[in-house]
Amino acid sequence: MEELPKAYTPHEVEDRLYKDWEDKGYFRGSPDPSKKPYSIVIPPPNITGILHMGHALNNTIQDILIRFKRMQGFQTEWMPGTDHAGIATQNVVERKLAKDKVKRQDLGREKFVEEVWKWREEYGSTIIRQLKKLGCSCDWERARFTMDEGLSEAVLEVFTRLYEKGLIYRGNYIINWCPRCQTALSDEESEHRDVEGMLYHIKYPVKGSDKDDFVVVATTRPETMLGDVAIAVNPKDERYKDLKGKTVILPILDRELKIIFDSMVDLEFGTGALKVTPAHDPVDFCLGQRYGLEQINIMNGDATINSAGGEYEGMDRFEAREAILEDLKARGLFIKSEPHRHAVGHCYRCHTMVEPRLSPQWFVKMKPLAEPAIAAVKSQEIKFYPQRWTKVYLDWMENIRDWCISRQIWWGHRIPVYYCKKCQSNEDQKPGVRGQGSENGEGIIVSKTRPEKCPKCGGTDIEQDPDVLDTWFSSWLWPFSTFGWPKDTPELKYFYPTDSLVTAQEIIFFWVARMIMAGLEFRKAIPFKSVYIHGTVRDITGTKMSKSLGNVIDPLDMIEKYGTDALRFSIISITSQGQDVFLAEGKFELGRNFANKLWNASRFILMNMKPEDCRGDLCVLFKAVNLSLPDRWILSRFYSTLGLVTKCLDEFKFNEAVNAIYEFLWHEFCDWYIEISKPHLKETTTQLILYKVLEKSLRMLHPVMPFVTEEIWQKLPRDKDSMAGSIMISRWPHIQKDMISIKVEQEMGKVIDVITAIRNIRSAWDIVPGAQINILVNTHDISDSKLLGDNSEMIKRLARIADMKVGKMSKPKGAAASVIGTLEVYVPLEGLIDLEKERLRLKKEEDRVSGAIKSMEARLGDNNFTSKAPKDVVEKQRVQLIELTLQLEKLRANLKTI
RNA sequence: GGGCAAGUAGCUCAAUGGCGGAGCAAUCGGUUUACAUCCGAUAGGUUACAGGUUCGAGUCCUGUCUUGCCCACCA
Repeated sequence: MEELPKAYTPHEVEDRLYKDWEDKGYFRGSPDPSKKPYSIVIPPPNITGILHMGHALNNTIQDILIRFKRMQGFQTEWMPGTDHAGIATQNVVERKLAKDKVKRQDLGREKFVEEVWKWREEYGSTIIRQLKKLGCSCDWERARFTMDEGLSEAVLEVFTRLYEKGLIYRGNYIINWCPRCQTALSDEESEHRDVEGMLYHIKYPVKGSDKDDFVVVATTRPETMLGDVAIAVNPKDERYKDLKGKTVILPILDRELKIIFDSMVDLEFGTGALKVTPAHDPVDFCLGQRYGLEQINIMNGDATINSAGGEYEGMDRFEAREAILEDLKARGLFIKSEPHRHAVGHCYRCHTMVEPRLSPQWFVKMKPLAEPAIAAVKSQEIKFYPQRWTKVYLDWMENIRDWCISRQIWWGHRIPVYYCKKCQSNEDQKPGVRGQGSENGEGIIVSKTRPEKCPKCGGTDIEQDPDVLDTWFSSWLWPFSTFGWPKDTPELKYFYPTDSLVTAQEIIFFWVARMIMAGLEFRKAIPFKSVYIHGTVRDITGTKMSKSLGNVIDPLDMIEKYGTDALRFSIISITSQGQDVFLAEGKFELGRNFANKLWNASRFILMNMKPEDCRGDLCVLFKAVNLSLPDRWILSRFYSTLGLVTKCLDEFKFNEAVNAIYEFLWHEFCDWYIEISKPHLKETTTQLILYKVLEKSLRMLHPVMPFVTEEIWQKLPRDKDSMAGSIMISRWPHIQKDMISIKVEQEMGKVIDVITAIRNIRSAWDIVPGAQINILVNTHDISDSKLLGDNSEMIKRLARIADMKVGKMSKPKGAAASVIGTLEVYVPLEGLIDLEKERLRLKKEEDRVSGAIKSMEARLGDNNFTSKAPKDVVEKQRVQLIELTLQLEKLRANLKTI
């Protein structure tokens, strides 16, 4: 047989095998009515993305599922693609232009968008190449991009349908505004972070009273007082009873402010008096609506003060805050400031503090969409794994708020809304700028294509809304838009609904929830059946990995250093279901060592086999030949493991699956079976079993470690024509239940215990592993005699035995002893052992056993236990007690004869 | 303020309510027919704390403490 190199070298094989798989079209999924479909859509990475550990974990899991299902005979489709990532990408390109001192405004919209496309051509597929390095078996020929033609068509279709249904509206509300990106954000895009702020107490003089009569308001954002139109107090508040019918004077601007009495005001907080700024705070906005107050917007898009701010015009919001505080102090209207910790929204893209700001935007009415999406999860039509995310999802869905979908940037799907200027002539209109239009749809034309003229007045002075849609407005359609919707394609029919969605908790609201709503609204069917939420990858101290903290472990570095399979194996192995992953570089050694172990075991088997030895049939062999205990044992262990692994993969318990394979291959197959087989290597039976178990194990491991398994598998002698051209399209091994035997596993367990006991004695008495010793085994029943007699050869080998006697016998003088259940192992070592030490060794064991007996006797003596515990538990205890008592007797006898 | 998760060996994590295990690190000993990316052995524990349920609790319940995360209009 061909000899393998001494160590597995991933780099030589990975790119070669990947290219081969791709060239042969193994990743391709096409509708095939003769097979059941299994599909996954990738969470599309941003085109600005570079592969990080989160991606590595996320995509490894998906690849495991897809490869597993492909081998199980499903027609699989893993739909890949990328997201245009509106704000993120625009920021990247703007930063690039800034290096040449160019602003996007200098280029103009059209040129700038061209620049972004160019950038995308050049860098947008970096992450795709990296996913290939990770071994992902995506159907790359179908790869989609959220801005490509088909998906853009889907966006237009959805926008117009929702508008016609009355679920999209334009409105002037308080939204989260990022002054750096200069765009509106959705509530989800504004991340709350605790900030050490200040609460400032400011006097607002009461009109017409003497100087000492004033109301003290408390605020964290004093600069917004420029937009104050009222102050509000709770009607129950005794402190402010006298204010009825009065007004106060806004300091500095000297505007007269109403006093509102509303129960919305918290008596406990601050001074109990609230300044009302309807254009810059959601609560104030609400009050403003309720009492018909004026809305004064005091800021420009970049958070500088506008003309409404009088002398502060042009100052940045924080500059203005300081200036206003100074002026208040000068006028004696400032009382105090106190530290105040509170949560403040930050832009999820650039982390700038968000400014709540009144602004006309487009919204999606979410309640009607949420209802069926809630029902689908409540009815378990869609299941979350781990289950606890169900509650998180439902809580959010049941309190859902309307979705602000317009963004004041250039990169994205332009909103398919046109304004007829003539129809809008009565409105506040500034061409091309926010502010025109109205909620009742006056002058608004929603159309997939640019209308020639206004359908209402025939006017041709028509302008498209300058805004683009939120990035997630295209990604929420991903599970069906990628398959060709709105066209009714065969792929859509066959692969939709998809099966599993694998993602991180961060995007449950952004993406998962919205996909469910979109799927039900536009396809009248759920987008996927299972949602598997995996943990976040953190560093070893538990902090989230991020570039700015410098604690990232780059998956590509790890691939370079340890190999792709090692990366995949290790990260899966240490990720228990849905829990966060704590990563340190050393963890990848686990996978690398395992790949190497497998490689060497294969190398050993191939070195020792003849090609014709692989031709037999395992089932025939199993029935026809009286196999030895280790043979029957390894087959039983293999099929038990296969059963467990299959079950775990179906239940998204990836680490359990992976650890079961590891345990089996390394500690059972290599450490015991191969070692035991070494004297029998020339025998056909042994060779066939070694070969078959290896070959099937490779298939069982392939979804997790695709490269090393393929590389070895390719080097195996072909046993039948049925062995496909690649392990990745071979069949998942069939579970032979009749080969699983608990009795066999127990018997072998006893043999292993005997060998371990002998090793233990050798180690305790410093007998060098090479030196051979004599062993006497005192057995009391025939089955034990048979068990050890038949297999003495393997014990001989593994325990370095010169001579072994089994039967009824007594202990020779000066022997070390060990008691395993009912049998005793003696190692005659007269003169070599320290008798006092041996006594201590046995005494320790005696203490352990007698302790166990005591507690067991106590339990069995307790009427409560024997009457209330299940019968089988009690019976088990009784049997154990008898065994332990026998063992104790023997231990004591041995102690006496030292 | 509400919710979720976690707290077990030095570290990272396992353990259908039935004698608390593994990997790494440590200690000792090896190189046998693949593998030093190896093999064998050893040691290491008041399961965060306090109660409760139960014949029996790391596991279930209540409370406390610590940590992490998510959500939230106390300005």
